[in-house]
Amino acid sequence: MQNYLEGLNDQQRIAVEHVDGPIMIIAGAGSGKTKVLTTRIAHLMKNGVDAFNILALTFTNKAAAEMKERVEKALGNTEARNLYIGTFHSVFARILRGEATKLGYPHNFTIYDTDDAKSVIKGIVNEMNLDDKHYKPSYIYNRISAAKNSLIEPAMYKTDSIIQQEDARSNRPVMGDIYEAYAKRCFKNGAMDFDDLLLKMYSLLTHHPESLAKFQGRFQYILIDEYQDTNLAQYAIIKMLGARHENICVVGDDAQSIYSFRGATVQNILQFQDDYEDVKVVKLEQNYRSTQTILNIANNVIGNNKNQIPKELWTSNKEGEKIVLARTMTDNDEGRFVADAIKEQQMRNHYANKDFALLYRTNAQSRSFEESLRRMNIPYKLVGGTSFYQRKEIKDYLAYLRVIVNSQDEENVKRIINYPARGIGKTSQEKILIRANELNKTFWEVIEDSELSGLRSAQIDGFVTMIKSFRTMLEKQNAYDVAFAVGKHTGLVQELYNDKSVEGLARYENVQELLNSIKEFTETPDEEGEILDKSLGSYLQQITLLTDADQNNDMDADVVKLMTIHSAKGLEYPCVFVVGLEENLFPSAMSMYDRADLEEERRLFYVAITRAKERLWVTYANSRYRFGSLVQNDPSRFIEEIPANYVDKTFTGASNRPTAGGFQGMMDQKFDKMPSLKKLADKLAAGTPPAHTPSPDFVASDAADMTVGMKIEHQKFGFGTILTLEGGANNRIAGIDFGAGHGVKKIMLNFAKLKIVS
DNA sequence: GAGCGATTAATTTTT
DNA sequence: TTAATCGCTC
Repeated sequence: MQNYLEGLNDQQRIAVEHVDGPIMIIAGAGSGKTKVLTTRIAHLMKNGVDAFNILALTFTNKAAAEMKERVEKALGNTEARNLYIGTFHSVFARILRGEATKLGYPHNFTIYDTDDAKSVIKGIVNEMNLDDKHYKPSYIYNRISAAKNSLIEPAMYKTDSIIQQEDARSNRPVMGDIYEAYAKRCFKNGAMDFDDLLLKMYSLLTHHPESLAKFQGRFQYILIDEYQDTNLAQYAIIKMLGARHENICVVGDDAQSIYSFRGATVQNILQFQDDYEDVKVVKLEQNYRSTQTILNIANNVIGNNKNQIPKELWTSNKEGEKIVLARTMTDNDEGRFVADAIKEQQMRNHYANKDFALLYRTNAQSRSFEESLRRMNIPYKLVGGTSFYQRKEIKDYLAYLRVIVNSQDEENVKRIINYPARGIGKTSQEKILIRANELNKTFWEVIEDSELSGLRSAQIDGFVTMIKSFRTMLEKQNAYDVAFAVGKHTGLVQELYNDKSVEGLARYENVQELLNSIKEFTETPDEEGEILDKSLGSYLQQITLLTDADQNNDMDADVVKLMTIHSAKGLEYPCVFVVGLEENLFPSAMSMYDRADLEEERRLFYVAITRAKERLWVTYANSRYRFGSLVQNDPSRFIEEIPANYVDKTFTGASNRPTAGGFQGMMDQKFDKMPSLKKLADKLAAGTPPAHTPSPDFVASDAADMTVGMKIEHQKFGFGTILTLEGGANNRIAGIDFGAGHGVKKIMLNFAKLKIVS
C-alpha cells in the first residue's frame, strides 16, 4: 500500500512523514533530495491533501515536470497534474497573468528578458543626455535588479541615504531618476522584467488583501527547493503566502549557494528556524551519488570555507578511482586532452557519450572543447550560453508576435517597424517618439492615428494595417497559424530564405524551429480535467521564462554535455571534467578580493566536484587565448585544496620535459615569457607596473613560518618586506611593502603563495 | 535612408 | 576572438 515509502533512509523518511508545520531539510549534495521532495508530495496527497492546494517551487521548469511525473508514478494516478509547480518566475507569471489588471497591467503583459531591459535602459540614458560609457546599461540593470530583489521601489531608492551615498560615490547621482524612468517606461509598455515578476507579486499580495486571502487559502502546503538560492523578494512572498497555514517545507544546502550575484542570500536558510516556531529540522547527510574519493575531495575543499552549517556528508559507496589532475600548455591543448580522455574512457570502460559532462566557469570557455570534440567526432551539446531565444532572427520574429499581443510595447514596436526595411527610418521614428511624449501617448497610439502623428505616411499606415490584420486573425485562428502568416506576409521568412550563406541557412532553420515549437505548443492536447491556456500570449510568456536547463528537451540524447557549473546544478554524471582551474578564471578575477565572493567561488567548485558519480578530472592550462592573444594564468588556489593522495597527476605539453619539447613547445615558452609590445604599452598606459616574473626556483613557503620583518617574494608583486601580521591561525593577514611599483598590500597568508627570501 | 568598412569594446555566473 | 557601434558614401 504505502510502498512509495520503501527505500527511504531514516532521515528521509522523517522528512517525508512530517506533514503539518514548518520543516527545513538540509540536504547535502547527492543525498536524495528530489526523491524526498517527490515522495513527500505523494505522501501529502495520499493523506488527503488535494493537489490543487500544493505549491512546489523548483529551480528549473524541467525539474518541475520531472517531479510531477515521479509523483504520478508513486501514486499510480494522474492527480499530480493539478499540482501548482514550477520556478518562482513562471509560477508568479502565471498568477500575475490572472491578476495583472489589478496592478494596471494588461493580462497579456510582455516579459522582458535581460537584453530587452538593457535596451530600454539605454534608450532612457540617451534621452536623458547622459554618457552611456559611464552610465553603462549593464551596470544600471544590475543595480536596478538588486534594488528590486530587495523590494526597493524607485521612491524608496531615491530617499534611502545609504543608496544615495553609494551612487554619489560612484558618481552616478541620477541613478535613482533612471530607475524611476525605467519603471515608468516598462509600465507604460505593459511589460515586466524578470525581477518585476517577484516585485509585482509582492505588491499584489501587499496591496490587495483579497488576492492575498485567495492564494493563502489555495496554497495550504508550500515546498521550496534550493532554498539557499532565494532572495529577499522571494523570501517575503513565501512568508506572506505561507502565513496562514505555515506548512512550509524548505530544502536546501548552504554549501551549494551559488547565486548571490542574483540577490540570493544564505541568510534565508540560516534564519528559517527563527522565522517560525517549532521548525522541524532534518539533515540528509548520506550521499548516494559519488565515490568516497570524490566525496572526500569535495569535503576537503568546502572545509576551507569559514561560513557554513556544520554537517558530515558520508557515503557507503566504494572508494573508486583516483581523480585525474591535468595541466596543459594552452586552452587548445586542454580541449584536446579532454577529448582524448573521453575517447580513451569509452574504449576502456565502455562509457556512452551521455555519461560525460564538461563543466566550466564561463560560457566563453566552450570554444576549445567544441573544436576538439568535433575533430574527434564525439557528439556534444551545449547547454545554455547564448540561448535560442536570444538570437537576432528569433527575437525579430518574436517581436512581431509580441506586438500583435501587446502593442503598448514600444520596445518591440521599434524593433520591427523598419524590419524588414520598409522606409520608416530613424528620423521618422524620432518624430513619432517626440509626438508620443508631447501627447503622453504610446508609440503605437501615435502611429495608429495619422491625425495624431501629423505624419501622413503610406508606409506607417501599411505597417499598422498589417499588425491589425494579424490581431484579427488571432481571434479566430490558433497561435501557429498566426505566426506562420506573420512570417509570410512580413517577408521575414523570404528574406532569410534568400540568404544562402552558411549563417543565413542556420537562421532560416532557427526560424523553422521556432515555428515548430509554436505548433507543438498549440497541438499539445488538453489533458483530462486540465484546461491549458493555448493563446499566443501564454506561449510568449512561457518561453521567456525557460531556463537554460529547460531548453534542451533532448537532455537524454547520447551526447557529451558542455555547460557552466551554474547550469549543472542539480545534475549528475558518471564522468565529469571540471576545466579551467586557473587564477582569474576560477576563482574569477571579479571574486578574488572579497572573502564572501571567494567562498562563493569555492562553493561553486564544490558543486562542480559533487556532480561526479564515478570519475573526475580537473584540468587547467598554463596559458589561454583571451581576446585573441595568449594570456598566462597561475593554477587555481583551489587545486591546492585537493588532497594529494586522491590524485593522479598528468602533464601534457612540452614545457615539462626538461630540454627537448619540440619546436612548438619552445615557441610556446618564448611566447609566454615575452609579452607583446602592445600589451606592455597598454599596461604602462594603465599605470600598472609590468608583472613580476617569479624566480625559476619559486616554491611557496609555509605561511606559519612568516614573521614581521621578513623578506619575501610574491609571484605577481615581486619582492617585499612583511610590515605587519594580524588575524588568527586560519586567517592571517600580512601587510607587505612591495616598494615603488605596488606599495603596501594586505595579503591573506592562507591563500597567497609567498616564498621566504631571508 | 541604406549599406559598407573600420574602429573598438568586452568575459563571470542566470531567472 | 567576436559583436556592436560609428562614420562615411551612395
